[in-house]
Amino acid sequence: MSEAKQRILDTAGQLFAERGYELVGINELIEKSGVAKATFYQHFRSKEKLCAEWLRHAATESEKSARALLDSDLPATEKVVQKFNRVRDYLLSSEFRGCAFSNTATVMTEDNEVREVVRDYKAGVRLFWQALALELRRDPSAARALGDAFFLLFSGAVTEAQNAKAIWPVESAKAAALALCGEPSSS
Amino acid sequence: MSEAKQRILDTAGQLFAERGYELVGINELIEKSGVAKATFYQHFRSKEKLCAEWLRHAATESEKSARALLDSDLPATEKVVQKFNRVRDYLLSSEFRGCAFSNTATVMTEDNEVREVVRDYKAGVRLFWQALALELRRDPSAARALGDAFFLLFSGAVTEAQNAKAIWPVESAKAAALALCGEPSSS
Amino acid sequence: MSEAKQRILDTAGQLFAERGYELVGINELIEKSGVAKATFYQHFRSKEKLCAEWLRHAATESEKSARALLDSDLPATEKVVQKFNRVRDYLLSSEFRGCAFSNTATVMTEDNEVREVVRDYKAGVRLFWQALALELRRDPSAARALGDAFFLLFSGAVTEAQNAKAIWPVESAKAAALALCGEPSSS
Amino acid sequence: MSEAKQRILDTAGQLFAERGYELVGINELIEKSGVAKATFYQHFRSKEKLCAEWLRHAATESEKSARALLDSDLPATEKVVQKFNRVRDYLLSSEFRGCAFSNTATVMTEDNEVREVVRDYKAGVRLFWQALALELRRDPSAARALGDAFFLLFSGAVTEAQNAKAIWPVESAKAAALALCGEPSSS
DNA sequence: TATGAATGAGTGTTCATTCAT
DNA sequence: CATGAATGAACACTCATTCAT
Repeated sequence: MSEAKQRILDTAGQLFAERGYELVGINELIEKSGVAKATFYQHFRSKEKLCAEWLRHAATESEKSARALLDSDLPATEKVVQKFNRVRDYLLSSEFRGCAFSNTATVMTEDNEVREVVRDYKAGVRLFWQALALELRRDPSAARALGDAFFLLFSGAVTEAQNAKAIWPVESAKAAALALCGEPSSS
Repeated sequence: MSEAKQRILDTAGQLFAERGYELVGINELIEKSGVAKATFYQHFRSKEKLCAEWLRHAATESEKSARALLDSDLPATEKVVQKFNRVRDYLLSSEFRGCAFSNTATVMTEDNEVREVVRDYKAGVRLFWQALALELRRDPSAARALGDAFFLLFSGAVTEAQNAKAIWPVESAKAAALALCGEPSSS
Repeated sequence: MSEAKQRILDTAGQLFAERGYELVGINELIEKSGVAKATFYQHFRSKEKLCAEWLRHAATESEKSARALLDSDLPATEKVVQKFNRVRDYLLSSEFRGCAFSNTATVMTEDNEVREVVRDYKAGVRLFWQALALELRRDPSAARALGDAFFLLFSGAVTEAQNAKAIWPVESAKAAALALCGEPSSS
Repeated sequence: MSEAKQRILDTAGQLFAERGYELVGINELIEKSGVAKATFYQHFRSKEKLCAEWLRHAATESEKSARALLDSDLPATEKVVQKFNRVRDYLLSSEFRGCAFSNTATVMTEDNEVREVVRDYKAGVRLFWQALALELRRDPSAARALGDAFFLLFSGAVTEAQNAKAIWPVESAKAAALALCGEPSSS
């Protein structure tokens, strides 16, 4: 990868994450990257393709981190706690920008490459939570249900922390998730 | 309210809901409303103000509906079910467009009027769920926790239904919420 | 028609005629017209539509002039002479820019509005020559053939005067056309 | 000539003929030729030079074919017929793309190399028709006039077939040319 | 109250060409 | 002889907003 392309990707990652796909123009992007417009288009066929590439990279990083957490020998409930703590730290350090994947998908018309990336990423996150739930429930069906509850609490926490510009949704979701952990036979 | 202004608000509501704030231009808006450009700006000082007014109106409607559900004499768990069923029907009939409030806030820069409207709306929704939870838990603290769990499951369900273009998140969230209903003494 | 629109049309007519559709950009057009870019697009939905409008106007003018010549009480051969003389004068005064209709159609991809305008215009010119030929031949079939010969000599003259940047093709075509006039019974 | 250069010339010939000089970009050209951009500019100093070279080659080929027809021992009128039939076949098989030389000259600014090539080519075509006319007229002056009539009918036929996307202009021109063949004493 | 005309600043994208290797 | 990376200038077009009437 050429140095210019890397610079573009880095700048795009930062700007898209900060302000969202629509509010970042190509002009600002190339200026902050220090490249000419034509150079940009040599490396990315369109703004949308750049966005897809950025999200694919972010998804890969996120999945690596999730896998590492899953593979660690912490107790399952501790893994739950850590996952929520991580997103709490991210939100606090990013001014509650929310989920880059959901935010980006929202402004995409129709089914395009970006939406596909987002769908795949979200499917991966769901699988993470279900795998984690399997450490807490013997019954596969119960595990799936618990995993989805984790997943949706987590997603809701990020969305509402973004809306409220406050961290309480993450703490509430964590508490709810932990409450669910300890009740294997109640349903 | 003048007839023209009402027509603009109606059109805006429909278009914003369908495609999002950013993807709807003033030109299309006034053309579909059948008013002149200057007429539009006589009634709304900016596109953003129009958007805020639209969301304020939608929030009022939504709160009325929520209050009616709350005031009904259905059992609390049935109210939970109905709330989820309603959002399911909405998502199915809107091609999973998601939450208009969250979606709109996402594309707004900094703290502006629209974000404020969204925050207020979301605070109202949170209160709805907490009021509902109070019907299920004596302890105010437990009720708050349960209400937040409902709220975040609900929010996550809408977000992920939008991302997945599928209804399963709503059904999973409903199931999780119902499971939480029946465990008053577990925490 | 607003003054700005008229100015745009005038400028476009001049520039398109001088250098051709492709070699005239919107930026130059609006600058020379003294209007803002958005003003241009308020009046014309696209560069192509502007071009079509220009050609439609030019076609109307041309047809008026042709009809006047046809309706005059000159002898038919004199009408032929005049038609060729007119195009000679046009070519001499326009640096042999050639036929605006043919030139424009050449750079249009696919079937679009402009091509349609050109086709209609050319059909009108053909009809002019056939009507003129009817004054020289009793037999309708012979008149049609003679009219087409006039039409094609005329078209070829304009094309090759443009290529050669010289007037001889018009004179040669005129001579050939006149030769054809005087031989009603030879075929 | 290097293999790369030949490939570029071949591709350019095809693309320029199909869509015209302006609508073919260097990027597409080098991609379809399978060469790098810099390689292209090693062989051709500019897009315009490439175009000139292409047309020079095409002119040579065309002149060879014309000479062969002229040198054949067919009767002169038959040569006329064949020339028109050939252009008819070309137009039918090329979707009435018209005369590559005229078309290209039209989109060239000022007097440049390409226009010169086109002028030379057209002069050659004129000479062909005049040579052919000499087989039909003893008087050199009458032969020149007849040759020009052929030339202009031919040119007009190609232009108007392109405009009309129909073959009738060629057939009409052929008929007119044949009519002229048989009238040696009329002028 | 209502309007049609006009605007400056911006959008994303493509052009033919050059340079360092 | 060949290349991938880089470029400045231009492309057609759209944005939300304002003004004179």
